[in-house]
Amino acid sequence: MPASKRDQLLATAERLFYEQGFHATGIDRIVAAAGVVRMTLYNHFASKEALVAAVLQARHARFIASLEAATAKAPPGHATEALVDAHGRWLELHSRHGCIMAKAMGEFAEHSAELHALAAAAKADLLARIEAAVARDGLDHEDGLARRLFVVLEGSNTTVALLGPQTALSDTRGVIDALLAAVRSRHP
Amino acid sequence: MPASKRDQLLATAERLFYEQGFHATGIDRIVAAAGVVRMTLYNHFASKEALVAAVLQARHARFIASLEAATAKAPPGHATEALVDAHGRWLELHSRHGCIMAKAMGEFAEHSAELHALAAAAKADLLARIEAAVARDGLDHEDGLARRLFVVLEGSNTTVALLGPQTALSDTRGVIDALLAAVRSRHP
DNA sequence: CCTTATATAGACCGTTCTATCTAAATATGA
DNA sequence: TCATATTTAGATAGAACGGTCTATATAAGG
Repeated sequence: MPASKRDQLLATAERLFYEQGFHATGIDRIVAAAGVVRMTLYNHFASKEALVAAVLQARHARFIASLEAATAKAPPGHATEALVDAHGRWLELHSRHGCIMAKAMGEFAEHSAELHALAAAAKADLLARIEAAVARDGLDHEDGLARRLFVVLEGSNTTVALLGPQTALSDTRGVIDALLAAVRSRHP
Repeated sequence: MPASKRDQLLATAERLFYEQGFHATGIDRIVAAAGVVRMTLYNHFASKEALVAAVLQARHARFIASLEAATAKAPPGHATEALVDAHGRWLELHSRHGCIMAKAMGEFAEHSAELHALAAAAKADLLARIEAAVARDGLDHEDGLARRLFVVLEGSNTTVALLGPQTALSDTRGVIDALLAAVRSRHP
């Protein structure tokens, strides 16, 4: 079956928002690219802001699902590495031009408290997943390790857009390895 | 002497662009906030795009100057650490809501090749300064160290906006220390 | 003093923006 | 078949957008 108009709109809006920015992408361009008329959009979403919120939520749900799938099947003691690898794969496949949540925070910080909070919550959720993986691996004796991993993954995200996935992910892996090696040498 | 109208415009535009985003900040709001009339802006800048370019260049020049000042007076072998510290001070003082260059890349990627290139060049310049500091400290035998430091500083930038400067800079320092310690243990 | 540059005030242009409305067409399902 | 949603087409609203124009005023420097 063909995708519903609503799904077409979500997918098209996500692509345009991500590539062109939120404020720079008008309703008319979205509906035209989705092959739909403007009233169809307003039939499914109350406003542009509601559409942005739906786009961010859908994308975050997919992102988290791909992380969870990877850590769930990781061998004991390797959840953290599995999460880092899954994060890298996501960047390579779906986030080669920077993080859509970071973009949303930048554009809506003083413009929509709801959207800014939504994007910030997505980032907080990622940090929570890192903390869970670290705890699963029994590494949570190391205070702040999850936050340090978070800093690196955030840097990885923006660096992919600058140096390409090959270089960025390899460098990211180098930093992560140094972090984990330091922890393991302190708690052998 | 009071700041020139041009400088008022640059400072006001930088603040508004940084806080509200580029596309979301209109010419009228800039001139109103700067206490100036619209034609004064167009007398000094050919277009909004030219104004954005001038803002980015001026900000980058200030950023680089503060890094250079710190590394120049660093004791031998400590240029890298001095650069990292100076970077952290910049974030704390002037970049608490994310990186303006990252925002510009996100908003202009498919909208202005010139502005996108300008912001990307600023990022490349930062990487070059890191490479220079690493070389000055005689650490450039470690392949990719500068790029790894770059990844961490990029992550630091976005994390400051999420967790606050105190936590973010402390975590950043933790990652940097692990990286440098690993290098020094391999080349004592 | 007089010239030249800079700034002001404000009208104006065409375009785009988000959002709403109505009326006709098209599916969908009972 | 008939009733109910959904989608389409297109007009319309009011505001904001970037940018230009003219005419007036205000400094600053020779």
